[in-house]
Amino acid sequence: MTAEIKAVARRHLETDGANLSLRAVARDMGMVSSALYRYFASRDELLTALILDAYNALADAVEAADAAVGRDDLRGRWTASTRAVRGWALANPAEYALLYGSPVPGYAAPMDTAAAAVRTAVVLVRILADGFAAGAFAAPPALAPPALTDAVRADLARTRDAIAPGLPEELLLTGMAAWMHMFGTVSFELFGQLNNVIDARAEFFDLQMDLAAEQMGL
Amino acid sequence: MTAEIKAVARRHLETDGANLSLRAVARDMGMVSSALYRYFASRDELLTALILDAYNALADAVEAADAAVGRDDLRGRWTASTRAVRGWALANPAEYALLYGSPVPGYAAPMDTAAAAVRTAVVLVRILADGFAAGAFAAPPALAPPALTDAVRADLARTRDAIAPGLPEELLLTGMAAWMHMFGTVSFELFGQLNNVIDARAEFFDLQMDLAAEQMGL
DNA sequence: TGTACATCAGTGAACGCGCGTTCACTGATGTAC
DNA sequence: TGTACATCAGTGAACGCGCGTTCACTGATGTAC
Repeated sequence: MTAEIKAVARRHLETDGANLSLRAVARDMGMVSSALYRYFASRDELLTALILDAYNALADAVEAADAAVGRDDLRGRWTASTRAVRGWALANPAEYALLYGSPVPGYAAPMDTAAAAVRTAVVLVRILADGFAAGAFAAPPALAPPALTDAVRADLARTRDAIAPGLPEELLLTGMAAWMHMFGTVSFELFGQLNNVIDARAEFFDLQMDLAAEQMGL
Repeated sequence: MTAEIKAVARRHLETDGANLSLRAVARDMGMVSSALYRYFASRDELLTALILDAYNALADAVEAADAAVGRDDLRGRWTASTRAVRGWALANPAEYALLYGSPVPGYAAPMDTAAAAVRTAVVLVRILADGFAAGAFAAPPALAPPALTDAVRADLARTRDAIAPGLPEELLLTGMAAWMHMFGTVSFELFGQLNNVIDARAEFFDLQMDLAAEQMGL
């Protein structure tokens, strides 16, 4: 039942964006709006559930794409993972916007979404960690990473210790560069910044992700 | 008068995001809501004016930052320009979200915003073009750019011919990589993706932009 | 200098619609004896 | 097997609020003669 409500709500996200209306959802289900309160305590709680589901759906897609490639093929894993992110985003633009677009006014994301959000990032970090463990980065990377400041090093070390013990901070910095480059590219495409600029979207994305991979030394 | 309305509307954007309310704006101005129709034909028209202003304000900031650096100091110009983007975005988060965040549901951006949007991009392209004209990229760039497909090359050529005749498509591709890397980084910071991950935001941003500059060969 | 008129910024009421949330309730289903 | 009761999904009305837009209007200001 709650699953059906969420499914209908997801459809509404497509057209209404984050101004999701409980009454509209209830109407679509042939119910009276107050009936939804048996399943969700408030509109915000429904939104939170949708966000959590979306993070997990994205992570599922990315993990599956990564798992389908041989462990040693680091570049292949990166390509497959990033394509999975873009593919999921194109298939679920409203949910993508909910996760990576403008914050919803008046809505404060609860802490539990962070855990789901990190799953996707872990896929990339694991690629880097696997490569590092196998000595793939023994040769100096294509780009000399800039000198880290203490504060940034501390930030990165905190993340590193949580999800990829042993990984050098420099590698994490370039990993985040690739990461934000990717989300920047997907957001540009979805949010209309490539309109009238780039038409060959899929090929363009792949080229951008090749550049990102080079930069990481994958 | 329209300037005052827009100023009040901008304040409302901060709290309401894109669900800007004409009535609320009128209330804040001590007017009745219908009075606004003397100045704007509709809510959408007001939104469009705000978006146009925002694109131009951002472009003003970035152009000024770029102009304050010696023409030959390509890296310095890039650093200054990107810092200007981040600075403006932090100072005007709601307007930034309007431009580079999720599309406003039910609102279709008219064509005239594109011209204002391109001004900021031109600053970067000009840096690349100046460097290219001065032979700064005579040496092979740090990264070998991936082989372009015909479709992407055509897309890039179209843009190149419009704003930077003579620039090789490969350079434009890496330029766009840096561009999207930058907006990805700013959006991550503003939209909450760096919360509990990176605290040293300014330093982190500079490091990311250094990486982006390396990748372009600046 | 004084009157007649036009302009136009802003008013106030109304239309028709939306929303989230609460609350007492109906009525079917399942459980216990 | 049959009755009494509890559970609980869903109802319907209401509260109090919001919104964009239209329209006939008031009343001050400026202009022309």
